[in-house]
Parts: sequence; structure tokens; C-alpha cells
Amino acid sequence: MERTQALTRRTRERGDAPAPRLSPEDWITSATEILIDSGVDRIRVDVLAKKIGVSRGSFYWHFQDRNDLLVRVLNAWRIRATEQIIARFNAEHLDPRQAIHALLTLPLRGRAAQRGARIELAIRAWARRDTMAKRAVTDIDAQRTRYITGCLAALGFAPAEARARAFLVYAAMTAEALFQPIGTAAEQDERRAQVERLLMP
Amino acid sequence: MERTQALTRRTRERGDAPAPRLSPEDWITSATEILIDSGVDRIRVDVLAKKIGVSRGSFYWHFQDRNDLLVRVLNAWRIRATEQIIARFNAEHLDPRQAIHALLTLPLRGRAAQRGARIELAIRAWARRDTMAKRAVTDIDAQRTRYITGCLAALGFAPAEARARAFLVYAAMTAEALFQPIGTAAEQDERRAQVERLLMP
DNA sequence: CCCAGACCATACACTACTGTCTGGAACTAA
DNA sequence: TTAGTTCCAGACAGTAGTGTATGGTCTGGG
Repeated sequence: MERTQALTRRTRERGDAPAPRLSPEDWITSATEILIDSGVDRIRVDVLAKKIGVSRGSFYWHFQDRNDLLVRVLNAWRIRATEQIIARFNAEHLDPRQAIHALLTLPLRGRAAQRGARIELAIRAWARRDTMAKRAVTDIDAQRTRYITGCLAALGFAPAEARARAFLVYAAMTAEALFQPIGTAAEQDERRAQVERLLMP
Repeated sequence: MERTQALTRRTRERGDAPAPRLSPEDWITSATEILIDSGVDRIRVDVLAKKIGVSRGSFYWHFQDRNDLLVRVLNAWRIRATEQIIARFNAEHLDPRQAIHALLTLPLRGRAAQRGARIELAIRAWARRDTMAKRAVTDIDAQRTRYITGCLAALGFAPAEARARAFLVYAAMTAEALFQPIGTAAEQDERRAQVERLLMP
């Protein structure tokens, strides 16, 4: 049924016939979907199986148990997030000012970006009880603030000053993504411009 | 067992003997505890009953069903949050600058304040799927930003400028509460001072 | 061709949780 | 005291979900 899109299959090395076999990634992406708009507790293997259109026997082939799936969902997010940061670092044609501008405008537009914003809330809620999730979140937070701090330091701020301002930039980003949309679109643009005006030299 | 503390009882109008009867508020506070450090889905009536030390028969006397409890948990939070804002408005001995300073330093210290910060994350996660929770959150967000905007407008900012800066203040507040503690305590103080320096005239 | 292994379906036992119902204790008003 | 009310315990049935065990199907390699 809906197992026809966005599911990276396996056993493709032999031909282009669409193999009906699943890979663990299929389960992980489906579980991430549920995590996004329902929370961790709603990740149920039988619900996933129905959603993918397969039986639970398949699941317990690919995964040891439900917790194994949760661990791999979290790791997938952590890897994606760090990869994004590394990609930013390597895009050296961006000067620091443009980099921060891109950060501030990025999470707003696009449906995929909205999705990425929602997953953060879900994982942050998850991180309150799960130690592993908490470590992943603090790790990613540290990487991001370090990146923003680097940009601001490159603009001439002293280390402490850069750190403090980077926190505000990151706070504005996450707040804009976390809250329900506040104000009109024009007001959102105004806020972003204000952040750049206040926090960059 | 642990039903001896923090449970506001009923039938107190007759004497000071600790009546073993429960009030709906007992269930609501217990449910809020679980909401805070486990999320909505973990609010289970049998778990609550065990925690309070009573049978589920008691629950279904006070509440129609589980959803009835959730509705009243949310309403209790909404009422507390609005009452706090009203209390701030009525404390007219605070000048705007002091009011914002109090807002920025308040959520950090104190265990009860930390608790109040955690409940927000839980409810925001809840608000992604539940319409009622979403309405409550947007309502409270609007009230708070309106209050901060008023403070900044009283300091001389034009309306649009005051709104944009108020959003940043609110973002810094919630981010500081939402994230795992970033940096040392000294760095946190530095950040708060930086926020006031940057956003207030 | 046929086997070994990858992959999946199905049935089963088990736990967790919800909601209902009945009876009973404890308190209240007459 | 007695009748009525309030509040709760416990048993019951029903649903949802987990994990396991067993057997079936498909595929590539000898």
C-alpha cells in the first residue's frame, strides 16, 4: 500500500526489479514519522507493521526488540544532525554573517524543515526520561552552539561575548521552531531581521 | 504510603482529622507529576492509583474516564499560568526593567521553578497532537509575550520593535529552561546579563 | 538442481491497561 | 437508630501491545 514511496529497499545489486524486502531503515524512518507527530510511546511495532504493510515477524528479524529500534532511531537522528553541522563547516564559501543569516532563515520555510523542527521537540521530550536520548541532545546542542560561536568569533567578538550571543541566536532559532507560529509572516521576518541587527556587529 | 504529603484533601470542614478521602485535585497533581517526567502517554489510571495508594474504583468515581483527567490536568496548568501573569501585572511596584530582570532570573533557581519549566516541554510535546493542548499553549504564549512587550514598550520602544525584542526575551527564557544546562553557572549568569544588555535600552 | 540462509507469516502465551459493576465502609442528616 | 449519600475496594470482561516459536517462501551459489 504505502510501502511504495520513500522506502529504501535492499537487494538492489542484482537488478532493478523492486524487491519487496525491507531493510531496517524502512522501520527506522517509519518509526521516526510516528515519533515526530505522536511521541516515543506511540512507536508500537504492530502499528508500524500495519503501516508498512508487513507482519511483526519481519520486525523481530531485523531488530532484537522494540528498544533496539528506539536506539537506532535516535542514532539516525544524531548522525543526520552532526552531518548537517559538518556540511556547514565545509561550506567555506559562506562568510560568517551569511552563515548565521542562513541558520535563522532556514528552519522556517519548507515542509521538510518544519519536520526537522518537530522531531527536535519530540526528542527533547524523550530526553527527559531516557539517558541515551539526553546525551544525544546535549551533544547536538553543544555542536551547534559551538558552530554559531565560531561564526560570531570570526566576526570579531571575544570568546565569552561570542558564546553568550551564540546562545541567543540558538535560542531564537529553536523558539521560532518550537512555538506555534507567532504573529504574521511579516512579523516573523521582522523578528529575524531584528535578531541579526541586535546580535551581529 | 506516599499519600501522606502534598495531597490536598477534602472533607476538612468538620475537623482537623486527616480524612483519607481523596479529592480530584489529588489525582490531578499526581497525573501532572507523571506528565512532567514521563509525558502524557504515561498517565495511566492504574499507575496513578498505585502511586496514590488507592484502587481504580476511586478514580472512576471522581472522573468520567481517563480523558476527563487529562482535560482537567491541562486546565489546571492553564489557570496557574494565567494567574502568574495576572499577578505580575498587579505587582505595580515593579518598574519594567526590574520586571524583565525578574523574568530572566526566575526560571533558573529553585526546584519548583525547574519543575514549572519541565511541564512546559511536556505540554508543548502534547500540543502537537491534541487540539485542546495546542490552544492552551498558544494562549499562554500570547499572554506572556504580550506582558513582556508591554514592559519593553514602557521602556520607550516602538510597538513593532518591542514585539520583536519581547520575542527574543521569551525565547531566551524558554531555551534556558528547555535545554540541558549549558555551560557553567557563571556562564549562565553571563548570558542573562547579556540578554538584558542587548535587549533593553 | 538443490541447499543454505535471508526474510516473512501466523499462532501463541503473556503483560499492561481500560472501563464497568457490585458491594461495602464511613460519614451525615433525620 | 436508620436511611441516604459519598467514596472506595475488588472482581470482571475486554482491548492493545510485546516477545517467541515454528514453519513457509524466496533467492543466490555450489
